[in-house]
Amino acid sequence: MAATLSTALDVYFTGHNSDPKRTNFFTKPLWQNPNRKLTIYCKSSKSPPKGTPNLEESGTKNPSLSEQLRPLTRTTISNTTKEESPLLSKPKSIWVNPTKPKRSVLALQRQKRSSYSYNPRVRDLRGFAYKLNASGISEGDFLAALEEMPHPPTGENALLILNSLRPWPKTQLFFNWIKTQNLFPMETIFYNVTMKSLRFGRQFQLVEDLAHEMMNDGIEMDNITYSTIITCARKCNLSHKSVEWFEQMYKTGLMPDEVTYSAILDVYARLGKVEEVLSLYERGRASGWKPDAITFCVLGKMFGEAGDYDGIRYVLQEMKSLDVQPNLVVYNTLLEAMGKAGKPGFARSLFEEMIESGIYPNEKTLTALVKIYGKSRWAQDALELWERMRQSRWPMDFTLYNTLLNMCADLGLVEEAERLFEDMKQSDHCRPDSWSYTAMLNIYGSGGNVEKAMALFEEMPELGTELTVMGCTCVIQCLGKARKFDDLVRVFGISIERGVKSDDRLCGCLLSAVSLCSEGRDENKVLACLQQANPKLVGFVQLLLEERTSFEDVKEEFKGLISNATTEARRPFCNCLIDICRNRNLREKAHELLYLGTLYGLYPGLHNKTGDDWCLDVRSLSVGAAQTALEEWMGTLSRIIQTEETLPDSFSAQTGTGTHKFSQGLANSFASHVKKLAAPFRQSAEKVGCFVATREDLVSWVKSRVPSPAITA
DNA sequence: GTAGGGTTAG
Repeated sequence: MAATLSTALDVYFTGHNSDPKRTNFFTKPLWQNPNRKLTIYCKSSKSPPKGTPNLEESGTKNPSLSEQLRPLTRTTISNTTKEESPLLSKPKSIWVNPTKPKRSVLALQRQKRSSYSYNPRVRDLRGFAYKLNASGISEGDFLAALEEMPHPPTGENALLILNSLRPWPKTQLFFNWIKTQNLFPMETIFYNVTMKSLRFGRQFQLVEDLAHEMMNDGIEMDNITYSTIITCARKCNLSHKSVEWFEQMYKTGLMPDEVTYSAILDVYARLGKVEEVLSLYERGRASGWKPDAITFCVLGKMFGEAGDYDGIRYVLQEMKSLDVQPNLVVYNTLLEAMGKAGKPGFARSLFEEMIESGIYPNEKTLTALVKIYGKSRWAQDALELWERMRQSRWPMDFTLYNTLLNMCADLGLVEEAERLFEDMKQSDHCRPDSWSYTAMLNIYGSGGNVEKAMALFEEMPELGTELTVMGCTCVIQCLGKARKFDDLVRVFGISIERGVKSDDRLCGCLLSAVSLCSEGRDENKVLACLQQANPKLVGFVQLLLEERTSFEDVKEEFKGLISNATTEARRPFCNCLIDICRNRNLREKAHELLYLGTLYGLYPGLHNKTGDDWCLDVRSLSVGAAQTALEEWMGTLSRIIQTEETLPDSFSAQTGTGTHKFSQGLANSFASHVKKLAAPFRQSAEKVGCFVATREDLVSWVKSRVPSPAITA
């Protein structure tokens, strides 16, 4: 197969420029580009059925879309940055050169389904299919039962049965049986129905086998066939296959209709290929296509995943200008997207707009909104919404209940969560499940309520609720902070017995517990747990604690350790390791680790310099790491002061405000460390969570204490 | 699940 659409577009959009930023085809639509030369798209004059690939000719007479677009790869398009919002400055999509009509990329008429007259045998046949669906029936019994079909297996009757069979192995058996009976020609619809059933079972290989069979037997593949293949591949995480078959369709001379087209847009959207999606979208629009709500869902979801607020606004604007009314699914998708783009206020207005337009929210709508308010710490809005949900008797399901519990965890609403959890226990349909227990363990764990967390931990197996690794992590963290190391070891052992597979986050919590242990028995017990979960991490701790370990050894091992850890776990690992060193008075090693962490990008934005202010931002650091960073900073500053380089007017250190109810209070420990060093930082009156010092105070402090081992470390 | 496309939980 020729270059795929994605490779062609990759070249096109990146061109000679390696900058992957968004190109500005919105400000200058492709079809207004004078350099544009699209290969004339031509249908094969010969007559294999439309849609059936002719393997010898494919790629020559009917160019794929990527081949049509290939000349564009030579076009230079300037880049714009995201901040310029090219989406919003997009002019109307008007074809300006009528002498060279633009080649269409999709058929404007949706494929018509064949209409069938009412089959009076429908009840009998369905009933027969349901019997075949009964579980436990063997292949032999199944085939034997087919002899007792209540009506003769005409095409119409067979189709009705085929449509009612599930799961896929039965559909497949029946499909193969009708083929061997040879009673009527196998039309496209039989393949389409069978493929759909296979798709439910995520059997892409079987779907593809059927597609090849159609090609070999000269059976027409239509838009329904292709869209089923494309979505099946996508659902099986085989997006390259989706793209291949989409390309294949163009080569056979079959134009995608809007369903197939939006299916492929979804494939690209899920691959995060925003530029390709927008190019296809614009090409479709230029062909006279009026996208429907489903297409806008695809676009909205894509922009949400990218956290692209401008993109979401673009979708809303396009719907408005095309007079497409958003439906419930569109609203749900856009709400979710607004959350991902970090726009709780816009999500709130969109929700109100939806209600005003007369659309009732469903569970998914409310789940999206509750999640947004929780994550944004919008307690008042969250509680008001919750009250409104109760009063309006809006629908609830498991996900919504559990999202409400997670919202309570985010906002520190312990009593509300307990009430809700009790409601769930009393309910008929939404008894607390593994997610609910995990949420409650999170609430008790992060709130330091050891007794209640342990009670739930004990209760779970009695009710047959599965313990998740996250639930286990919450309990371990809670016990570590409470310094109940014997219980911690017991909980770890039980969790592993209960089938919890430890991950990097759990290891991070164990490592954090190690940092809280005093040297000796407790430490050894916790390290023994960690040894089971991640022996390399234990090896590294031991290396650190050995006196004679050189910086080079630490550096080498640290690199291996960090590159094996998941991205989210890397900084916590480094923070805990620094804490462990500081607790053992291995201050130099703590500084080495902070240096290495910075070197490997674990602390981006730690230092921020503007002309009149130098700022140390320790908000993502542990207590020990923050102290180390402060010392390091003071050391650097004293060297700068001694060499009499230019300094700003003020210095500041950000510890954060600790808005979260359960946060550790980094500010307090930072304040006491500043005091210990007698450094001239004061809590800022205007900015909470910010410590400030003037240049004069800092310079005189540095001069008064030089030389000091602490600041030259 | 009515031959094909879109939305909820660390």
